[in-house]
Amino acid sequence: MKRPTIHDVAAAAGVSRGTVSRLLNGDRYVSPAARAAIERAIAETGYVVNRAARSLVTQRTGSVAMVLSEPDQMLFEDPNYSTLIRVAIRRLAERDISLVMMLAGNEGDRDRVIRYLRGGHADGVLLVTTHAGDPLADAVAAAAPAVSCGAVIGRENVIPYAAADDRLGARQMTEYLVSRGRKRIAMITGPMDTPGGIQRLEGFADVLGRKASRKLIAHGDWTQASGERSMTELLERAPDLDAVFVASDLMAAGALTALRAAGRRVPDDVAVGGFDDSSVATSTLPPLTTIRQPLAEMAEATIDLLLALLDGAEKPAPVVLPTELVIRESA
Amino acid sequence: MKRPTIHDVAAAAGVSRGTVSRLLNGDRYVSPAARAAIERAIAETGYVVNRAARSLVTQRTGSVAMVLSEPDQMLFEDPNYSTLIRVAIRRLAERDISLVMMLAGNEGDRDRVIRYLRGGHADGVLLVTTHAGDPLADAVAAAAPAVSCGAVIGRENVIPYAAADDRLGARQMTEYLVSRGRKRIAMITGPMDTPGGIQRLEGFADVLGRKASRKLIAHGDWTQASGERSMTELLERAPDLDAVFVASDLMAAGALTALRAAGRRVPDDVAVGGFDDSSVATSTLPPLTTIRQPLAEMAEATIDLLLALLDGAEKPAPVVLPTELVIRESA
DNA sequence: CATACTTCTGTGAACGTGCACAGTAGCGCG
DNA sequence: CGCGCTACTGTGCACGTTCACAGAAGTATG
Repeated sequence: MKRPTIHDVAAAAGVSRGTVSRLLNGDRYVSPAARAAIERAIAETGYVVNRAARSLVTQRTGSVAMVLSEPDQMLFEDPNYSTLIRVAIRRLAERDISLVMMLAGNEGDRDRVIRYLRGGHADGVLLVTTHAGDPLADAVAAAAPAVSCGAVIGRENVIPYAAADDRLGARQMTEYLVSRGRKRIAMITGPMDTPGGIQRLEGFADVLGRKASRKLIAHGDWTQASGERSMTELLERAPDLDAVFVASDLMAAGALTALRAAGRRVPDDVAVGGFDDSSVATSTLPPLTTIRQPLAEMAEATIDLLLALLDGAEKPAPVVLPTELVIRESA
Repeated sequence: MKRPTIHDVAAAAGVSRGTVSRLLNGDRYVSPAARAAIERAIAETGYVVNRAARSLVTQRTGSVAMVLSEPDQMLFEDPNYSTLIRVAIRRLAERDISLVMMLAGNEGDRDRVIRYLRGGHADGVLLVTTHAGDPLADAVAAAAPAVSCGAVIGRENVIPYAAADDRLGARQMTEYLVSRGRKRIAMITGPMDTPGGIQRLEGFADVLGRKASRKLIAHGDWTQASGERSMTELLERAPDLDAVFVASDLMAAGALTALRAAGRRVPDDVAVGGFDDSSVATSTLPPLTTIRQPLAEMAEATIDLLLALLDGAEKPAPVVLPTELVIRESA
């Protein structure tokens, strides 16, 4: 009933441990005869390598930690993360690397994560954080090879990342609104300590220049409620606005509610542009014209960076991927 | 630069490995003096136990695998899973157990998972599957202690689970619709090979009895599109229906679209009841009256079951938790 | 034929723990 | 004083693997 070891396989195949080990690790120098015998023995015994024993000698664990540094709540709601998790599991599994999940929402969690990494329990880290000045970033980067999906503000040169071109996306949407003849275009941004918050506003300003007055800009926090609140605020400040670019679909859904409450028709009176092309974009009324982020490609690119790092790459360059305008009915 | 070992700590504290090991594992019989010296030595050296070495001798890994057995796509969309993942990480971390994620969508993945478990690489399994007759269930249960969040159809006695009382929830909603004076109540179910598909229909039939005719029942697949399609179909079959109970909020959102297209007002002409109380429930127009599942409690209960199993419990009893009616505007 | 080189194989030593066991010191008790 | 008991400590071994090394067998080269 005991689990078979490499000894058992060696015995069954009539060779020594060393030879079996060489086959397992893809070394050259295993004769065809030995190879066949070992493979049969493995199949017969149902042998599976003991990773603990292997780790002990190789000093590698064959696992990567995904560190989620966010206030618990809003995490995961974002389809962004779902895609990343899925892609990460799949791609890493191909290399026989397992993904272990860690939360780093509070002080205690952070310590645990750092200890875990310092203890060498993971070969690399997939950092998921959006907030600027996250105290975790430096500690993590010091403890293990780390990458991030989305830039870590202020640590762009420390932690390689793959991200969507937020600024480009914001320009695409703003240009589209302008091209549809809108004259008074407002914006609801994300939190200004996140890349999406900062860069989407930059793109907006790129296009509108002087016309992007303070009066036409409100700041949300990615939640639907904040979108509604910000929209109401904007309508008070600038009742004559005829379009609004909202930095996320979820906030845009909130904005739609506020516009409806104010009796404005969308898109007739006010055109609404979202961002993300998340699932809410199709369930709002009217469906949102928005900016699609290449989530899957971003996730793939992030994993590529991580694998490169594990293979010994020094400083892989960040990857920035283009966004795409998706036209529906809200603008 | 080498990572400190238990030897280094022992040397620094002036005791032997054994004593340090005892302290680490919470054994009795460590003198206060030794305890203090060791704790200081650990802090000074920054020692972290080597889990690989520990695993090798204890035959335990200190990790649990979350096995996701679903066609990739729809997975994670469900906030259900988000909550489960979050709770699992947090609760397991308290016991210093790490969560490793595995996908088992296709044949190859399944094999990998089974091999992984057979190899003893995880102490337990958190199985996430909804489809009846999942070939994975038995293999997993045979390879490691396993629990499931939501019943595994046909394996209720093999794999302990925690779930919401779907049947109760369906009764609550149906009774509510009846109490509001609705006479011709239709239903859009989930796939009939999932617990939610089966039991929510049962609850519906519990209340309506004979009135739950085949003509008033359509089957969806949890997607928004299927909700829309099913609603259109029902309107053709029974144009006089005045209420519809939809087995998930997402499908209900689709149903709303179909009703709008058909010119029916909600809730005036047709009352709509959803299920899940997911995030879409508040972003539809009108917001959905729905059934809240106690997601967090379900997740907690699932982890409790798993921990009990890890502690040697034989056959913990399934846990079924009550649902709650949430009244908004659609009914 | 000696030598060098290539291909392949077996062996001992380490990796860092936990655990069983043996052993020590102190103390109360008859 | 001898004995047993409690509280504590140190030591050798095993866990299953990889890796460096030594060496064997076969083949080409001088």
